[in-house]
Amino acid sequence: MKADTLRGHLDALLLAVLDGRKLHGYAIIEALQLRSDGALDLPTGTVYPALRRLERAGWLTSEWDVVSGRKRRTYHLTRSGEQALAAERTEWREFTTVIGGVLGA
Amino acid sequence: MKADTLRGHLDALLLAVLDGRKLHGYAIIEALQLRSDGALDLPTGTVYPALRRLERAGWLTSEWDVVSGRKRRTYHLTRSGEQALAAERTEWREFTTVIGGVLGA
DNA sequence: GGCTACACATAGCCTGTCTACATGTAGCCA
DNA sequence: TGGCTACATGTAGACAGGCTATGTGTAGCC
Repeated sequence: MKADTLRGHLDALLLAVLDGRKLHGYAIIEALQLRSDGALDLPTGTVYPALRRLERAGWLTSEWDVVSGRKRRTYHLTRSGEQALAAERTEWREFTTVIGGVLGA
Repeated sequence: MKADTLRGHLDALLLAVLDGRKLHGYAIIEALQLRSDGALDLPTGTVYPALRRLERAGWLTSEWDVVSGRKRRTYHLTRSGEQALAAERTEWREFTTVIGGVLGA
């Protein structure tokens, strides 16, 4: 998959993977790999800054915890993050309809 | 639709709209509007440079013609452009499967 | 003479993803 | 003990490609 195609959809992916559960950054990357059958292998330099951005936007909150001596920052959706996720899903449907419609049969 | 979502898919759109017919730049913009029910209103500053890029890549060729006093550069797909279009369509299907799969139900 | 539609084109900005690098712990194994 | 791998977070800077703004010019209508 070309690198740039992801653009504008990363936020949706991150919100979706956090829907209904808390995960820390590293686990988010693994969850995305799993859910996509290995197609999505996002570099940490993509994910960590994006999580910070989403937190600044108020869609995520995080707290530090320590598991077997290692520090983790665990993220979960805020109320407005859930709303943002719903909006992203709607946008995704519109987007695929429009582009798919043009690419056509 | 957010601006950035188009990224990485513009080439596919342009190739698709030229599939089986010749069009000049302005008509390409109109055709995309039409096929997308108005959702895609691409600025000329997006389309013209992209067409040049695709031509440099060997996927399009163009010739000038004059219609009622106005000059037009008319584009059509090359053989390798048709192959590129097929590849783009495959990639689109993979892309939507992956992202849609993660965004889930 | 001024307006709108048609038609092409470029310079420079913007922004989000990627590459590369930096830092540190835990646990295994030889 | 030293080296390796997996785990875990983070930043700086490069890069690309779509967008904004701007410029040029014709045709046709009123």
